[in-house]
Amino acid sequence: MEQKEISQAVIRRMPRYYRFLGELLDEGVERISSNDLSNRMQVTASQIRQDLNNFGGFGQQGYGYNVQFLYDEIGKILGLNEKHNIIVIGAGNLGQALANYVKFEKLGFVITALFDVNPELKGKKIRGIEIHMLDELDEYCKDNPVDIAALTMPKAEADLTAQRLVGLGIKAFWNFAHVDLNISDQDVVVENVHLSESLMQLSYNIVKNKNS
Amino acid sequence: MEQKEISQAVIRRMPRYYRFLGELLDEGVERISSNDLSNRMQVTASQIRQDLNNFGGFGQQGYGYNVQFLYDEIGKILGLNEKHNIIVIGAGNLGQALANYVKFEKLGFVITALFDVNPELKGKKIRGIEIHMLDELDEYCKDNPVDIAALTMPKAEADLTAQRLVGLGIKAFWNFAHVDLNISDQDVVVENVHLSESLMQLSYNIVKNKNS
DNA sequence: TGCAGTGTGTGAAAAGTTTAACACATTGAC
DNA sequence: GTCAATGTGTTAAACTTTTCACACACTGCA
Repeated sequence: MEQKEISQAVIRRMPRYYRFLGELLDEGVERISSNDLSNRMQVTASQIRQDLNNFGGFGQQGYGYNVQFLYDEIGKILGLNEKHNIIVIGAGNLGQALANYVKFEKLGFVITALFDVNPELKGKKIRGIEIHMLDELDEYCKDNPVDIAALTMPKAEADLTAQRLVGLGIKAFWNFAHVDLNISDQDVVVENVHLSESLMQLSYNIVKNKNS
Repeated sequence: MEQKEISQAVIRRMPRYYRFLGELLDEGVERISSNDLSNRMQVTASQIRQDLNNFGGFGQQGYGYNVQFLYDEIGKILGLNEKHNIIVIGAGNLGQALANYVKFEKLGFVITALFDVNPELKGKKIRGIEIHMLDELDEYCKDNPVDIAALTMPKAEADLTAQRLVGLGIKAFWNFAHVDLNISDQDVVVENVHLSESLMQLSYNIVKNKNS
């Protein structure tokens, strides 16, 4: 089914193209050349053309790229034409913050339920999204479609819970816990958001910046 | 002052080494070879040795690496031997979630204040950390040391506020707003955490995984 | 319709990153 | 003290990613 493997380096840049094209649309810009876009985005025009060509020729010589068309195509590439149901495991501050973030819905990501072990949270609702107890997880997953599990619980439980979710048929994980999930051998995709690691990187660059 | 530029690819991996070495310490392991570590971390032993050698020879032939020593050295490299004061601009869900996250303090990152424009939040405290009004920002920065500003406000205001913070002498930004900050020309470091882009990457990999 | 100008797609060069290979310093068993 | 085993630091090769350069398709004005 797959043509040729596209590197994650390219994929990491696609959402940014999507964002800039969205802004261009808002500004009413109808067409743009790789060169003009490269000035806005502070990357080389060459890279833009090379990246886009991984997916096919979206532009036209002598014209450039049609903003709306390219925006839609990148949306499709990123799977934003489909709705994704997300459940959040761990209804602490971060979990609730994710549930409150309306922006995700515009991209097709809908948070449908939160889960926690804390009985005080039982039945509470965040922006209309109910917090369930963790022991209701199996039943919920059988009765409702779930595309992504966001893991915002303490790291001690993250790995075991992920195993359990794999057993329930969930194939995509958005992992905020500060551990590596040992499920990569399975037919599963994982995207890590490690905030402490991000902070440490910043910290390194602060020290470097000072000494240079 | 600087010896030779170390690539960000290497820096991105250092926090992960730090995490695994911390776990080894907890387990009471005193020494480890690049080979054993590579098995744990699922990277090549060669990469580990190459990465560490960017900063000097921390190991010993025939012995391996002393876990405590290496842990401390990487900590220093990442600047974790110094305390970093963080202010959070935007006391919404995400800002409050950051303020509640105790783990950062163990790494030397201390959130000292939150700022918002919403008058209802004025004077409220999160885990003892006060929420100030945004117009008190200038005064606060003059009276208190601030190393890092975390931007968790809506993207419309993020760029202007960042400019303002640069004017107040802040040189490091942890940016959660979904925009590029136009301050990179200045003597400033920025670390972006773009949650929607992370989700889109996951979404791409979901679609790819399905079709393969 | 013709023709200068624009700007993509692409093949090849340059730069950067990862993996392999190995000389030899150090360990630890006898 | 000797010597096989271990395992780093390092040089070189393989691979990946980015940038360059340009043929030529298409635009749009005259």
